[in-house]
Amino acid sequence: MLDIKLIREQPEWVKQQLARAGGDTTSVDTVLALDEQRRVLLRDVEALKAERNTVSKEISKMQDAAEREARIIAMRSVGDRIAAMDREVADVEERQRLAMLEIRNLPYADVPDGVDETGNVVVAQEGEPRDLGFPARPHWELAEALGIIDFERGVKLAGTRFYVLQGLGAKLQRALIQWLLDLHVEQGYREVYTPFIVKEHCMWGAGQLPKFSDNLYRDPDAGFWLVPTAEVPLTNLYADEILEASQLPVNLCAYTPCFRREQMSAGRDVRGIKRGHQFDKVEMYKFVAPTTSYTELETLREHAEATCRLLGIPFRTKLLCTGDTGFASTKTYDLELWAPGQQEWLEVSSCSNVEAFQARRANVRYRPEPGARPEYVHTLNGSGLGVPRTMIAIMENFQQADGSIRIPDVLQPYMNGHEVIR
RNA sequence: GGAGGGGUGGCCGAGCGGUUGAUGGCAGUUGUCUUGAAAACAACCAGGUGAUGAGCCUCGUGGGUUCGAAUCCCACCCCCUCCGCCA
Repeated sequence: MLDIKLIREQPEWVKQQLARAGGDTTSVDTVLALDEQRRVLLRDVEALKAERNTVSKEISKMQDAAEREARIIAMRSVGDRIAAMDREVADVEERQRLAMLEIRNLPYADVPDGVDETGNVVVAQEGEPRDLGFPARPHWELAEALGIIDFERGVKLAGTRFYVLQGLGAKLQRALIQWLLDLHVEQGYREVYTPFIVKEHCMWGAGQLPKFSDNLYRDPDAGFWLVPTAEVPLTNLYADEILEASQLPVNLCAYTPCFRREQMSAGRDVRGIKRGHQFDKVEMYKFVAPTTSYTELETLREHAEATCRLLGIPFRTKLLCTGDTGFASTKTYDLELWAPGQQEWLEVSSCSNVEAFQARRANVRYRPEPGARPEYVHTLNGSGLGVPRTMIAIMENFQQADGSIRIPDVLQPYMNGHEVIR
């Protein structure tokens, strides 16, 4: 959610920034109109309430019964008018709130203009796609031949976009998760284990609702929602709390499964494990003081890049253009690992600064100085990393001519002595 | 699932229709005293809106009763205890 004061004071600039990101600007006018309406109503109803408060106090002190009775009768209609106007205010406020929730975040000044992913800019690359010396095979062929992924039985259990990992395939995934968490702890993050199911308000707080309802799994009877990313529980961890400045930055990392309906991507990426309804991810998350959030974004990006570097897989980093930057984000870097089997760069991490966009929704604040007014924190999130796609990159980059897969050095300590899957 | 108890400011905890947005304690900030610290004493110390003012709003949430609600009524949410069932 944007700052209503910013919209009030610089509506044209806000619209201009939204337009840069291809966002809808009509909501801004809706918000402004409702805001004006609300302020007029408030002025009137507050004057009435002030009168009621004053007179009520007078009544409590009156000795003369007749005079008192007369005053009470005179005040009767005031209460009704206040109640009616309060309902009107609540209605306007609710409509304003809903309009606010529809407005995406504004792109940061140095984000390049662009309409879609073709406008993204590669800002770093380490390693070159290498020649394996034999024709690279896609991971689904390798994994099936090695018996580490069972696609057919996954489909039998849960339908398309599900698979079963087994043997060293399952172990490799577990090793990867554990290594990622250990690495992030070393990088200064506190490991947390959260619920994978949350209440609806968490989805609003993290910005999944109202816009992305179609992509979420839920239990309507219980009011539960399955998390599409650890970002959701992590954002809400300090909801409605005021942190001390000395606590910041709060750096968290968490492993969670992620559940996504992928209705919008029907027919895309159906082969292999690139896009499932359930996938694992290790996420990094930061609560920081506003003035530091852009340097923290660079730190976050470095931490994510370190995972790729240590795995020994070629990767590149893209700065997303305005049109490809997500709804909640002001600035996003995507990290891509090279996958020789499919001859493509695979997005395995997205590192974003969302400034106060989520903090405002989830009401996460901090106190800049002892005794000072609380302010919203800035939050950042970055995958470190998405597990299945990293698995793809490992399988395809470390495949050998005989179809076996070498285990990356950093993961070997987590593989009980296994150096190769054959 | 059954029975009962409870949700008040950073924490604990009083108040149960009228100068109570809220007694008191702890924690915190500042000052006095002290070479310094501790102790003692004094002042300040919830959030939102708004201009760091006035006013208005907030005692789990939403309705209702009333001139007036933290206090009474209704619904919902959450927490705790005991019993049952289960990992």
